[in-house]
Amino acid sequence: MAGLRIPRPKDVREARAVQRALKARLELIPLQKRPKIIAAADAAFTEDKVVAVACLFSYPRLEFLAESVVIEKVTFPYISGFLAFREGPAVIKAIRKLKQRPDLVILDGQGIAHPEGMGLASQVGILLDMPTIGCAKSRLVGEYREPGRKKGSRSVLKYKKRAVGAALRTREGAKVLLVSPGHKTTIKDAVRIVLSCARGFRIIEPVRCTDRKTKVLKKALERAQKGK
DNA sequence: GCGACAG
DNA sequence: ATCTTGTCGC
Repeated sequence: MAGLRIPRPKDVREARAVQRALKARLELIPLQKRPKIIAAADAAFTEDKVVAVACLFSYPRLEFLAESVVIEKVTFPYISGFLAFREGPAVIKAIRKLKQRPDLVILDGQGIAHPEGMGLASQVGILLDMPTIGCAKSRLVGEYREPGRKKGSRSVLKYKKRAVGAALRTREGAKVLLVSPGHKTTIKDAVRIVLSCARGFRIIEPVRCTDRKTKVLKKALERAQKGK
């Protein structure tokens, strides 16, 4: 109940079949317990490798607690709608490697706001059987009306007449963030959690911190290979 | 055929 | 995501 095998489709056709099969396991239910420990996971890329980092934070204080790193060869190209097959594997391994299992994981990408309702956050959540939330910097699918300029303003993100997430202002005057439930969470959970993680920047603290680490490691890796 | 298109 | 210098605004 904490680990399905990581799918490794060889092409888009197989990947789409995986997305459709995983949909049967998707659960959009309210977060069961109030999170005490949350995690954020992200990845950076070099010519042929992916550097994934997962970080643990106390919640709601957001004190950094621990991190885990996974570096491996990339096995899938970036194709819009199939991001989970490019960075998902390494990100999942990094989360599994954490010394403690978080109550919730935030990912840099979409949850159900996806053509097949199976974005990065949803896929990672199902494969790990953990509550997840998608926190993307731009839209993949759906329509929304621009929210007010103030922090906390939001509007519903609709796709095919269905509410799949929200366009949320995490900083006054800044571009919105597109949040959507991944697995075992709801749109309300996603908005509440993401907004509570906003600390003066558009990108929420857990994701910002993890993204920085990912880039530092990537540069170190490139320097190491070059001087070799 | 044209435009859209997470990271 | 990655490449890549300076520059506009608070």
